[in-house]
Amino acid sequence: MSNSKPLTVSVNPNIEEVEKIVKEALSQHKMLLVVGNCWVHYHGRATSKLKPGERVLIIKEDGSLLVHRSVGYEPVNWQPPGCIFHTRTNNKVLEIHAVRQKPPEMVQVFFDRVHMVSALSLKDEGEFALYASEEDMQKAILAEPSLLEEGFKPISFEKKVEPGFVDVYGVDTNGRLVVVEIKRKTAGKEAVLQLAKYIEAVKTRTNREVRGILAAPNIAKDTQRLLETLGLEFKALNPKKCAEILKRAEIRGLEAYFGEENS
Amino acid sequence: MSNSKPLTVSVNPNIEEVEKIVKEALSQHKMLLVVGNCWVHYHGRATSKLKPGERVLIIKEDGSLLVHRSVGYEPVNWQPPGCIFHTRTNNKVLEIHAVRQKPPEMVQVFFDRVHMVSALSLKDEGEFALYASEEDMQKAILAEPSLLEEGFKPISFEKKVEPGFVDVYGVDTNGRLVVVEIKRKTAGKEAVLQLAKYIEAVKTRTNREVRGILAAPNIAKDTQRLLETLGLEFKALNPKKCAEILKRAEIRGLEAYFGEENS
DNA sequence: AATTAAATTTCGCCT
DNA sequence: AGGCGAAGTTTAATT
Repeated sequence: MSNSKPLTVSVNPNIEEVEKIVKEALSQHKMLLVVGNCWVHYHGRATSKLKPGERVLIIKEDGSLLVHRSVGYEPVNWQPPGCIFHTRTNNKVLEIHAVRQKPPEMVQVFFDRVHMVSALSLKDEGEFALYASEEDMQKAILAEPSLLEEGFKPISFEKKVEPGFVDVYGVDTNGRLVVVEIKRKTAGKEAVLQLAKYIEAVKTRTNREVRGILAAPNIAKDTQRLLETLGLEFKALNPKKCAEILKRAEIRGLEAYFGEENS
Repeated sequence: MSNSKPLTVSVNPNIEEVEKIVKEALSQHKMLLVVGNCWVHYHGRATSKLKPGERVLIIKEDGSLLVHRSVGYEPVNWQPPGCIFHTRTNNKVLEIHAVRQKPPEMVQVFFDRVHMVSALSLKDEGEFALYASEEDMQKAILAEPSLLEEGFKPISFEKKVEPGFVDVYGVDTNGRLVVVEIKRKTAGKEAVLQLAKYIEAVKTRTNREVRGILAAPNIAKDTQRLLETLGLEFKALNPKKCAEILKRAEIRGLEAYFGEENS
């Protein structure tokens, strides 16, 4: 469905106009910005009162609410996603109530003067990637194999093995084959099973002993058990450290060996 | 100091216009709202990339920066207060760089389309108070009597005494009767006089020595003198700490003792 | 300035 | 759904 205008703005509206825009935005789950003079009450896990002043109110499509002052990283008052909203005008004061069930808590915002109100339909499918990507972690190991373990020598990466591609493939200090599976986040059992699958494939293919190492920032407790049961190993690999290594490596001209990076 | 317009708004501005407004707002340390299509890079304690999409950028007077998506309590990218900003337009793309020194980190926001930009001068002196209610403070003392003093044993609360109700009533480590008056905010002389009134009532009723303790976050200087003159005592009691105590106590099932019926 | 502890923490993942 | 641990945590208090 095609959204209407991506943005409506009203400057110095009267309270009735604000109420209309707010109600419409909430009913359509649009994002909402309100700038004006307000006071705020909160009751729930704690209790707070914020006396009148000019702030920015943000209500998001997922039912979260933020009241931001002119300073500070954190909102002075807020409500996490999943709120139910009620609005009404009482004695020329616009009240916006945001109620959450679990835990039971409520934020009440009162506006007696609004400088600007805006309803937004933001199109945002852009991916957010934190730290280094999995690809970057792979590159980091190739650039600095000791990240995995002392004496490790990578042979290839993204090597095709029957069911798919092995992240990194190499030999350890004793000459044994090593298959490495990399995860950017906490490794779950699917990562372990994937690694085991590759191990089996390489074993049957080479008829040699093969070590399997799961490299990730951390691993779940029960996943750890599964890993040990299958005779595999875990190596903690900090994506942040990988990013640093990679940056240094790039400076030293690693690009010449492993190709360009898109920007 | 310039107390110019509290708010300037431009809808669907071209990039040059945005750059002008942004630069002026930053130089005057005004708050800034930018709604538009952007992508974001972060380098510092970690590294991140946010691919293009429509978001809300907020830059505050203290040099903090927030990039908010249409969902989620937390900003997808941010920079804490104290940043230094640089802006420029490059190939029809507006770049806003926010740099912090300790720790060294940088956020780069790139806009290729802006729906709305607004510079704000928010007047906000309103006090923010986070606290427990007087009733909660009372419950906290009952749950954790050592909050008042070591060895204190509460006997009852909201006990009816001639002129009204005593907040908390108990005995100290020496077996002396103690009457407690609780105030949520700075105690004034009316609190002291109220306490003295109850003390007299209990004294005449029991014909015993009675201590009076005024529990509040703090007490005014001259009220302190009055208190001492009347032979009463003051105990600093932080409402926030009470709220914490109470929350822990509730978790441990205190409600079974004090929640429904009196004991 | 550095360290510690709290937060209406939020958020994600696992049981 | 509840519990545990991490976070680019931030923020306030303390040494």
